[in-house]
Amino acid sequence: MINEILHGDCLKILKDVPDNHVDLVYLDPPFFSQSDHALKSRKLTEYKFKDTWPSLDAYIDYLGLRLEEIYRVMKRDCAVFVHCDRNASHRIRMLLDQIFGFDRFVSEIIWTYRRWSNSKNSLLGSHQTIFMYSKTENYKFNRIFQDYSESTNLDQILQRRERNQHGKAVYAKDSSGNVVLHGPKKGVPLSDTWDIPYLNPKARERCGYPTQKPLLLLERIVMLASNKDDLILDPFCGSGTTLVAAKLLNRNYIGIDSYSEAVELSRKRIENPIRSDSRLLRTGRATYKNLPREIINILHQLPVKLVQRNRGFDAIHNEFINGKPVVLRVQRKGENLADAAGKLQRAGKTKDAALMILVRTESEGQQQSLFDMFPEDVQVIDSLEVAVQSKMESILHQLRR
Amino acid sequence: MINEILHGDCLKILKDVPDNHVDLVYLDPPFFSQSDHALKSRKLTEYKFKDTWPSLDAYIDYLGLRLEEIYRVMKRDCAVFVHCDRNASHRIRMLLDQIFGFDRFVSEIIWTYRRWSNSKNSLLGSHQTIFMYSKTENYKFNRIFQDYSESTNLDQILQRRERNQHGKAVYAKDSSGNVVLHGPKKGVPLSDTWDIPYLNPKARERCGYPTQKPLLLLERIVMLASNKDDLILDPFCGSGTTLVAAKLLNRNYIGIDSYSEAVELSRKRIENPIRSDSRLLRTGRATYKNLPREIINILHQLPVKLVQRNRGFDAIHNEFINGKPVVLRVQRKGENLADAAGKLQRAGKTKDAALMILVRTESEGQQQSLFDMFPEDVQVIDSLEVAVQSKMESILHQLRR
DNA sequence: TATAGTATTGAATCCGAGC
DNA sequence: CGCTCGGATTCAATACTAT
Repeated sequence: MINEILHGDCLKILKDVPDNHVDLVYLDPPFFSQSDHALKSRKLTEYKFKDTWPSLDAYIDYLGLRLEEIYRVMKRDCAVFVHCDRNASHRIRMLLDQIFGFDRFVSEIIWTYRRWSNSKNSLLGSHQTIFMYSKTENYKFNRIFQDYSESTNLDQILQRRERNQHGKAVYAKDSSGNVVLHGPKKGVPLSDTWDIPYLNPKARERCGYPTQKPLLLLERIVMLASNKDDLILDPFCGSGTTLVAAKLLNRNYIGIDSYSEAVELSRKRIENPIRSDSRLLRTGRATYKNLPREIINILHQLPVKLVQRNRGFDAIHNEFINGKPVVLRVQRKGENLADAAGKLQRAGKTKDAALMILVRTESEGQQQSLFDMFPEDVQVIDSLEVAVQSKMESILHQLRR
Repeated sequence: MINEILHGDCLKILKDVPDNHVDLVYLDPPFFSQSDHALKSRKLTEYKFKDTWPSLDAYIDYLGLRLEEIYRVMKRDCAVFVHCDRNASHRIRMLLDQIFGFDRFVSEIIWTYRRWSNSKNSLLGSHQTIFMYSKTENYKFNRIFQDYSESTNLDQILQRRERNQHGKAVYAKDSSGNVVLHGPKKGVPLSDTWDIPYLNPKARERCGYPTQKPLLLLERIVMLASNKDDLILDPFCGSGTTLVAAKLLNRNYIGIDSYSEAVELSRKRIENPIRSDSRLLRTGRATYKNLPREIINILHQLPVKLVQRNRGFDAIHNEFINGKPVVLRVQRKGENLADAAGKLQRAGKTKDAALMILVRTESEGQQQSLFDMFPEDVQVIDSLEVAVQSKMESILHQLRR
């Protein structure tokens, strides 16, 4: 039994799998959300599954039986990743403590993401939990490194450290007093909180299955705890993301699901795996911040919301005038004031702005006449720096006389 | 019993607190780390506490007894925040389910941070969990908003949506085909994962207590679930961060700790609370924007050196005029402009300043006449915010006519 | 081809109607 | 008064389109 996707209850199907057989298990069972899930879309097939239970205990019993079977088929160096959310994570971890042992707990992974909503009486839930347990003390684990934090002083990291005669850690110096460098650095070990974007409604990766997980999440798990040609089991495979990750990373897989539509879908996806090429994933969140630091600093003075994705204006004031927005733009370094005003005005018009404010950051001397050419709804305000500069110049001017 | 820090086991001390008495509880009990904590430092006092237990069950029993007492003293609209880490979070939540009820669960808050380490065979643990439970269905909750994601099309968010004849959501247009806007936006509701920097070893906020929590974390909790003059209880107060947060935000507090050193330390911190002004905290995700905008932020706009210890002016410009300094002062909140000018002038005279600049931060309407009374070497410049405000007002004025 | 700007969509949540 | 159900609202992040 290898590279197959099977239809049925995993409890039953796993009985046919021998002991100590698989190298990695990931499971994403129903979360005890006490509601049924369906994705309404205009696609031909509509996928759904039930997640309603007589009681929490019934749910835990259901899951416990299957986890025992999973434990049995795991090899000695196999790890399991159990995906859950806040509804029942504590109960699931109790189960894992029972079946695997308290000391076989390895990590509690937090998957965080941003999403839409309008919660009122509580915080906006935006994480899910993945428990990693191992069958024995020795389990497969490939170290993955991530980038240093932006606030890290990288050139210090590159210096080797040693202890001086008082046992204090100091930067190593060679005989001539120069700092000694380490070799190249790999980055920092992967954290247990993973900020991975939620699969958004427009993603091409989306296949119509309600609780589909991002491929990147599964790829990370597969890389972390398995090697090439290993056998990966997903007993609640749903849309088959785990299997796609396994295939793309040259692992073998067994997928099981009790919904025949899910099995069909997984088989289709395995044939033609789509990896979404999202800009957010490719370049990271930071590249969306296209406003230069100085401009952000100026705008942070004001009660405004920054707008990163519009070329014409940089911010919208928190207060509206008669239901119409007040938009602002900060003059760029080297940018002509009239150009800036023109861009601002064009963009502001499309939003029907009540007022457009251009913050002048460069003193241009005699160019006051240009102001006459400005559309009257664009108002120019000097930045503090320009205002101070002009005061200083006028004092100098007086002194020269 | 109010605004006190008491020494002893909270189980015993809480017996003296009446039923339904406190408005908010935060507790940060030992985490069941099975090790003793001390912070080795060159400070005079070395703080330590034990976190070793005969068994997990013994730990849970210990905590359970105290949580029951806490439940009793909570008002009906009170919420509790229980801080724990991966060692025992699931068992603690089981306790909370028992004592408060499964349905009184409100949020699982994940505090993430970055830290140093070289984890070998697992992910680098970099989060802790805070469970929020309420005593009844109706509990205090103040909505806090955070910035939109960088990848959001903010100017699109401002547009109103409606359904067309096919039931499809589309952007609303008025009769002339222009988009219709919503009112101003506040941002998105605060997420349940909080990225708050760990108190780094060099932070001035650090007081030597091993598991000290960042003030920002506690301030957020206090703001979220209590109001002015409320009574906040921390039965494991440790270094007293909760109490400091309570005091800074004008709440009352009761702190309890079974280590007399901790009680002493808390009392000292309450007398002289230090808020760390780390750059990361200041420029980090903008929940801070609601706080009064600091004078430092304004001055950071300018090529000046800050002067921390002079009553009359706040900064000296990097450029001098004819060998004489240019000094600056920013008007304080609620400070009369003429007073500010007077102080600035007196201080500026002693330095033989070439120019004194007063940055006005409050629009005072008709008080322009006062300018005449100013010494002529004091020049008033409007802060950006004041300038923008006055433009907006003049537009409103025109509209009213 | 690259990018700025517009069109779309879905799951969580709240809220009000109906019973 | 408690329940369910449907509708409205929310925003993150894509696809698409025009330049």
